[in-house]
Amino acid sequence: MRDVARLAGVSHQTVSRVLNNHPNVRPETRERVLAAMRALNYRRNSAARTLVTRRSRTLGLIAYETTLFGPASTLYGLEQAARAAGYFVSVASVRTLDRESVLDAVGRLCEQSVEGIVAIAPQSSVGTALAQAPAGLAVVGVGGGAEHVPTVCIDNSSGAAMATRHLLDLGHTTVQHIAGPADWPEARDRTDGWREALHAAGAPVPAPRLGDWSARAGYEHGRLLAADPTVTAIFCGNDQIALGALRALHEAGRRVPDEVSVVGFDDVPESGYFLPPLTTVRQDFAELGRRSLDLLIEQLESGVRTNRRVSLTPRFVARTSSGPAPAQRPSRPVRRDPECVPPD
Amino acid sequence: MRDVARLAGVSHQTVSRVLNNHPNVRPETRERVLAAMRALNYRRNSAARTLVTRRSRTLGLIAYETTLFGPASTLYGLEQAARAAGYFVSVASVRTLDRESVLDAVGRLCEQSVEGIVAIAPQSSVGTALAQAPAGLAVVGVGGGAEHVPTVCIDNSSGAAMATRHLLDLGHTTVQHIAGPADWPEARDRTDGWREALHAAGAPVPAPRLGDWSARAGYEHGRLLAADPTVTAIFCGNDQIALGALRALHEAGRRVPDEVSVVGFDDVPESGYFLPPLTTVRQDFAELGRRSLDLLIEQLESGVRTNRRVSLTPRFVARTSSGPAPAQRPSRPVRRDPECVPPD
DNA sequence: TTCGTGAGTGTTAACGTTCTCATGCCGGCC
DNA sequence: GGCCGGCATGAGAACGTTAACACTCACGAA
Repeated sequence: MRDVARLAGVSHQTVSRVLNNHPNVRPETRERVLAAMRALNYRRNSAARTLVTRRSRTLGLIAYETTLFGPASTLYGLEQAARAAGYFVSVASVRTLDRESVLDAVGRLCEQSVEGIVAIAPQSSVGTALAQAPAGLAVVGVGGGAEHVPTVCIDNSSGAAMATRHLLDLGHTTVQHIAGPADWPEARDRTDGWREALHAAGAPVPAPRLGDWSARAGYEHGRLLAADPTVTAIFCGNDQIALGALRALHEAGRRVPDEVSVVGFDDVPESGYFLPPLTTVRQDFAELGRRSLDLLIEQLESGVRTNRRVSLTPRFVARTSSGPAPAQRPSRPVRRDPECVPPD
Repeated sequence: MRDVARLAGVSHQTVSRVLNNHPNVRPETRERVLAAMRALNYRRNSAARTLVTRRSRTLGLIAYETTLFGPASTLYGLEQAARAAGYFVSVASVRTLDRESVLDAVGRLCEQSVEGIVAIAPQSSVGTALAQAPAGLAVVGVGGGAEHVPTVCIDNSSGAAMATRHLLDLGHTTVQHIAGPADWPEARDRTDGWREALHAAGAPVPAPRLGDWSARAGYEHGRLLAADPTVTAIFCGNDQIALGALRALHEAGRRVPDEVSVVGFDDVPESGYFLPPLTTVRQDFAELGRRSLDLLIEQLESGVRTNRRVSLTPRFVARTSSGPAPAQRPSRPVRRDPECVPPD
């Protein structure tokens, strides 16, 4: 910067003013400074800037399971939004969500003097850990597990209810449920939504089947369900589970959707090409990332830690893995997603 | 830091020594300083540190398509490795890989004074853009597109050859190929491997079919291939394409693997649960991330820009979507992946 | 004229570290 | 007894930026 100032024949302060777009610089001077910067290939030193302004313009992301489509999309949405708002994003992955590793990640991010932290927080342990973050730090949780901090999440319960009602409307007397792991609030909320929809319709409520989020779990439970001839409809905690269930039903010789209907959750990009194309519930993960940034910036600018909870409504996507209950007419016609139905 | 020094009754310099584990501090003094740091909940200011040491301990990642399983896993592997080596990772996503947006991302990362950059670089434009990065900056590309910079990549060609040979060994007279987009070196390399394997076996080489990486592309091409009764084996550029192809074959009533064999590439976590479970080629994406860090650190420590090219050999995974050519015995028995074959 | 105002610029002092050099002390050696 | 060397510590100067304030004009109003 000193060199730039010298070359442009001004003081370093004027260079700084040009750098920060201060109005009180003569256009002619500004141009001279800019030329000098170009000539010297000058880049401002953000460390010095951070030191004196006490603003790093960096946000931290505590990332969990980012190899999955959902968290990966959230990360992407967050980064794009952060960039647009002039922030950088630094990532701290955690292998598990226990208090210790979350606090460790918070510590690492603090050491980088991030101004705020977004945590992908699908387990309740995260909320309590995050609540212990240093006082001055803005924090936002994404997902159901951030109980003591501002949060952005999908309304899992209503999404699950949509899926369940869809199946009931098709004439199924009840709906089985292969759920995600019990320590994930998202899984619990989906199970709740499913249960309430059954209740509301006066349908019997079978015991939900617990697993992890994997296709393997869907396959294992699917084999058991396939063996039960009374089962005609299955709501799966996510699309991977649904994929496993589809395979199990196929191997058991039970046709989907003629004999059994299957509905997933998430709408991963491939689900329109499952066999058959999967009826599911779409989450807008990227929007989740964008909204979490909004919430963070809101806190950053106001300086107070809000306790807002933003909830996004998912969208039901009907494809061909769900159909009328065997030997029964559907009570309502269903509009299918045109994109994944085979042409003509 | 001044407060810590005062509380411990030492100079700021001694605090700094404790912080950096200098040997020449009396254990008793060190303990007193540590106690003071705990009492004041002191965290060192990394901006000041960066300013004076000229080392940010931060690495930049230029991320492309990180919602896909591969890049997302690479990001994860890189972050874990970086943390272990004491580096932070800052992410700059790009929407497209043209020169301009890559250089923009490089600029953003430089502004943060990263010490090195890893770029997920599956298009050749990245290599040329990266070569223009400021001279002092260490750079590593991941994937086939980083031609003028040190690179870590999968040996796509040999992976494709494995898949093709597997099908030829099963007695298929030739193998069709649904390729990824032509401007991706990974797609080109896989096509090359496939072509060479056919050549080597003296098999006819059909025209490869170009698409993007999506299940939709696999479905569209799959419909055409399914209509051709002479087609008995298809090698797909990735697992999503294979998924689409499987659906098309199923809808056309062509049984897999009895009538047509299908092989994918990548081994995404779900591919073992496709219908039928997909024979594919596994890439170790996380290892890709780890290796790229190694290469970066190697440059950082030596101070010279190497031009090494690390190539990782993928692993062939046989499942049930591939089988002997119709009305023919396989020339070699195939060991299946036990995990995804139905028990008993 | 005289004063105030505001635009354009420069001067100086932070910010919180680490680095370099200086100091004092202790033990061992000639 | 004096000198040397190493250990433990401290003082002060960087690092590159921005904030606060001061200064000099030019201009218009009192």
